[in-house]
Amino acid sequence: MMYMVNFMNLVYCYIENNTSALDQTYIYQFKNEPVEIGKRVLVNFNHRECVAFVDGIEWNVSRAFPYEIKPVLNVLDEKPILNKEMIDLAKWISRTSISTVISALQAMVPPALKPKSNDSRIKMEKWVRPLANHTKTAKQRMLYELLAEKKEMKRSEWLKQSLSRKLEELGCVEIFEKESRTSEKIIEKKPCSFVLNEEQKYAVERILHSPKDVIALKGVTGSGKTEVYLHAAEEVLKQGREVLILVPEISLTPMMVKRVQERFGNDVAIYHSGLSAQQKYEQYQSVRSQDKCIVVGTRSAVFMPFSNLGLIILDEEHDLSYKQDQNCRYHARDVALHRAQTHHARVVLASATPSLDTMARALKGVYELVEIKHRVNQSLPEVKLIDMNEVIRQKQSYILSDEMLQEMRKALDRHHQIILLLNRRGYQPILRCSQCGKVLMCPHCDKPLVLHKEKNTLNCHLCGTVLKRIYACPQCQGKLSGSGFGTQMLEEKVARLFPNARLIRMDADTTTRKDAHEKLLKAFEDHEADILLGTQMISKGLDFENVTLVGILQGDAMLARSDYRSAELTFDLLTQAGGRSGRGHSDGKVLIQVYDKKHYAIQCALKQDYDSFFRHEMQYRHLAGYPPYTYLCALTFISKNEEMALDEANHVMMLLKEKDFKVLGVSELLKIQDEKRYRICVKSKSLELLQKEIYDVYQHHRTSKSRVKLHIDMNPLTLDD
DNA sequence: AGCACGCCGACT
DNA sequence: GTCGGCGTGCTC
Repeated sequence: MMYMVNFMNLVYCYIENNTSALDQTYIYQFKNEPVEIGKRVLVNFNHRECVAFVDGIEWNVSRAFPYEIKPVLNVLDEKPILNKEMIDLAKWISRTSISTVISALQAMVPPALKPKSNDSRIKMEKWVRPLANHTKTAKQRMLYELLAEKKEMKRSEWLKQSLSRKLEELGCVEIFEKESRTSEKIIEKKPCSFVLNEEQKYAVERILHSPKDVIALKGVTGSGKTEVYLHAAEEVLKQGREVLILVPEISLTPMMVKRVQERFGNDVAIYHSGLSAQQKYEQYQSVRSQDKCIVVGTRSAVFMPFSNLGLIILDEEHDLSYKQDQNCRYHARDVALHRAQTHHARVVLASATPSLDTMARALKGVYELVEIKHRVNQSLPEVKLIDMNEVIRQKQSYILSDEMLQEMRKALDRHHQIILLLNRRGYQPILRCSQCGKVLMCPHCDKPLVLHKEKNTLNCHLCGTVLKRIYACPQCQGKLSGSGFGTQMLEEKVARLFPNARLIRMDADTTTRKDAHEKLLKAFEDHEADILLGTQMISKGLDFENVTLVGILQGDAMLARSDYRSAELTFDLLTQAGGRSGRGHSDGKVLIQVYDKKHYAIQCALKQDYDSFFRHEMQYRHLAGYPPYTYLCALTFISKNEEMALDEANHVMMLLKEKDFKVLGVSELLKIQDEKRYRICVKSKSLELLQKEIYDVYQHHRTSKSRVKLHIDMNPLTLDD
């Protein structure tokens, strides 16, 4: 059966349904509707109404199709919401990170414009403007002229004038709707009073004038990198170009926001996950309308609608949160580099502990390497290891060693503050039956249940299952005994040992509410607590004047993971945390409790010696054939049917081996939510080749009828999940 | 992903 | 006889 189209316009669009099977354009027809590329349209798709994104238009077509061409029902946007640069960027992301085009588009658009969130529609407010002068009295005319002079007024303001209602009745004014904008307070710009030292001056000069477009800025914590950013930004803004500053997690760096706002006042837009949909939308529009020319934001801010971007700065460039780990797995660093190319903008990749990829490229000469070696005001804190094997031999506590306790007591006596870092939440991570020796597991996953004492529950940290606490082994009724400890037990222990110290615990369980993050940090900053204890989330970007002791418990726990990056992650964590101590006046101290004190990641962190760690780690990566010497791609096959998942993994592995790729696997992963998972990992020297071939695998899989789910992670940051 | 269509069991 | 279970297939 053929279907004829006569003298109609065709639109090619992506359906807003993030499924790989639907990752293609679908054709609809329209006549006079104002359809444009970059707008969204409403269409009938498979018996229901769907929002679709317009990617292409063909005018005045007469042709036969093997299927019916349905009409466009409605055009949803007055103006295109994405321009050509952004649409091309979405396709580039889809190709290079192997995700659906629609998921890339969704990642770029502020949430208020996404179809699912119809609850968070854009707020409108009423305005008035002059229409015709039908005034009858002098007082009425005066009011009309006032409005004519202002051109338009918010209706709420207008109605405060006497006679305004009368003028509306007389048909003198027109009431219309406008997108509402929260009025912001005026922030005074402070002229720069900060004098840069020689190292900082050199860094600014290279950022602005290096023949290379990308600068790897390696500066120890506390070396005044922010001041370098601000100076470089100022120059770029003077040229009439825009600046983007990306930070790992804004709620953890209020300092950065504060300093940029102090310098650039109301030219600054802020964009992070803590904003409401409406706030995000307003910030987005203010950049599009070129009201704001400098943006400070987290990962998704890399998609702000700039028109003439001159400089992108990635602060803490090595941070894992720059890579999205769901849906569309893009890396903000890659997107930043790509956008910089289209805008002919410069990029600064800044960190105290650059990622091996960035450092390797800098040393190869692809990027220019600029180093800041000196802390501005203070010296580095004293870092000391505590050997827990020795501690246990001496029958001290396996949670907090005597030396740690002593230092804590000293700091508290001097009214200084303490940060304790333990990267494990809950009370006890493992419960074992004292009779049969079995570990209590999640019923849906291959993962031990974690005891949470606060609500007396057993939680699975993989799938989120929460069960009521039990005390006896479900198989043999033997008594359950716990081992190990998490933040909850640490909190209990510290509270018992230091009954007068005020405590704040920060982990995923105490920060579920919105703004809980900021509130807890603010409280600690205001010295409402003496000790801050928590997981990873307290290790980054914190800047507390009064903290003189940082204690890291189980500092080498990460090394036990079977991941090729575990040494790098351990080194980063310990080095970054070390930089948190002694930022103010007093000398800082960092104590790290470890079992494996000889490991190079720990030894190098102890000496704050990045270069030596880099050489060591690069050697290992070279021998094992891991990044940055190769590119990786992880393919995970997921199904409740074990056999089907394994078969498919084996099949794809054979295909890729025939194409001369090195393929690791098939490795069996933990079960999550009753679904079995198998993984293969592909290595290649050429990123382009890898992307192309994996994209083919993806295209083949998505058009096949396979029931097995396939997750593809290009350049995975970790292989152990 | 959803939604329709289709082919089987256990109900008024 | 029909209501509804979820396996399979398709979506311009």
